Amino acid sequence: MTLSEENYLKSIYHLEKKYTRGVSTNALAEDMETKASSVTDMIKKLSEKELVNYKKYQGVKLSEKGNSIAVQIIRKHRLWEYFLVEKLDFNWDEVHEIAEQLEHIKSDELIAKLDKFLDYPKRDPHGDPIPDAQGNFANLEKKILAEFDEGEQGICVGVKDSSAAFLQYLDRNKIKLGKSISILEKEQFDGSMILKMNNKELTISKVAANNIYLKPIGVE
Amino acid sequence: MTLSEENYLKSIYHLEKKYTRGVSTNALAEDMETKASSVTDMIKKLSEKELVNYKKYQGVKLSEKGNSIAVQIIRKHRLWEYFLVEKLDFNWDEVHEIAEQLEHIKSDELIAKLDKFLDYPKRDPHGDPIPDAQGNFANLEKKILAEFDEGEQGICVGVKDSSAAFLQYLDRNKIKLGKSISILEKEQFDGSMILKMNNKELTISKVAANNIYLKPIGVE
DNA sequence: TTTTATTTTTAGACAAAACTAAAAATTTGT
DNA sequence: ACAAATTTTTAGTTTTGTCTAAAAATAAAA
Repeated sequence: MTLSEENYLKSIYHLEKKYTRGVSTNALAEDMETKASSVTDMIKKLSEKELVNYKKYQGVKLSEKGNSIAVQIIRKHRLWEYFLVEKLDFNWDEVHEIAEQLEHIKSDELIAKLDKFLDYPKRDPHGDPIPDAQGNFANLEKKILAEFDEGEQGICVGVKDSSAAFLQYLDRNKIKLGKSISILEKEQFDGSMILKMNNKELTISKVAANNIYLKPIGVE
Repeated sequence: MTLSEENYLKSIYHLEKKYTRGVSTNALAEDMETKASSVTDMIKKLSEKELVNYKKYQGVKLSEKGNSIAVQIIRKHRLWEYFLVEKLDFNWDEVHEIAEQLEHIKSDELIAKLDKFLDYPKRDPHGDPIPDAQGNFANLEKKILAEFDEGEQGICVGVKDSSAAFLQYLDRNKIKLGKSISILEKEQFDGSMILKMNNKELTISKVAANNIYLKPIGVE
């Protein structure tokens, strides 16, 4: 597995969620920031290795084998992200680039021990699930804050928008992973919400509420 | 800096300690497990980038710039080794290969935060000094256990031989980094030593004593 | 000091992964 | 259905880091 092959598998994995059918050469080229012709070349290579199923002009799909490799790379990526945020004190939006590098380190033992050290986390800092060593995702319920009703409660498990601007907004309002939040009021007019967190009241806009994930309390 | 360039710089750095003069093409080829002709090619490239000083048939030396890059790679390598042993619970002899990969991760912020997380360690698990962010090595005294005299004391800071066999020997005898050891007796006949560690007595052979580093107590 | 042996460098090729330009297949619009 | 537009593939280069084989320089030996 070269670095480039791994990145293609990962990209195909993510694009498959979006496009249902086979992933098109162009979509892949855009995601990989490369040219369609380069994609065709690589797809042929992956196809020979039986990591993807490919017929000319029909797009690609991951094979069983390709899928499980992709999942393992995602596992590594998300474990490292968790490490960077929880142990090294990075902010949520600073970790992606570094995790893109760390995910390619080759050592099963390393990942097993890292997982243990982190106490087997189930979600990364953005709220996405971390597959286990066998590639199984825990089925983790999570809902956009804006979809909660008055009186409900949840724990902050991630964000949708991970731009620096949004992150800074969260920091200013002391919204962090793991924080327990209850919905006091929902304003019909503009969709803004009054929350209770740390025993204080806090008002947030609908735009913000649409970018925060909570895990409904009592679940998991 | 490509991965390959970084590895060459590191190799040159280490070989310079051994050979005083410029590092020969063949020595480098052997260390890098490649052919002399490949080495010549790479040396030219590094020379154009002014990372090494090179004259045909005269071997190479690191330039100022090349040296400081090499030192930073070594810093990363040793910090990661420390992390693997101290936090992830790897054994001393299992970490080198993984650290060889991790040392190439590119992010100054990452290394700064890792250093802080580890509480600014001064030595890696083999007792080698970890340069600081400016590339300075603390001057750390360390002596081979076999050279200590009766009545002296020290703290275990590393090993010379890091083979699995030796490591297992150390484990069986509960000799670990950071352990305080006093020399009770030195046998003239065969150089074996009777030590006190954890309030227990322990006899070790000269061969073993020649492969353990202690920091004399009261220093640093 | 020549000859021999060793080391180092050049020259020419190759594989991986990318690119450009152009051809082929597919899809869309009328 | 057929021409136009788009997507995908092919063909031919390029770059990086390696290789082999052979030439050139240096070092060692007789």
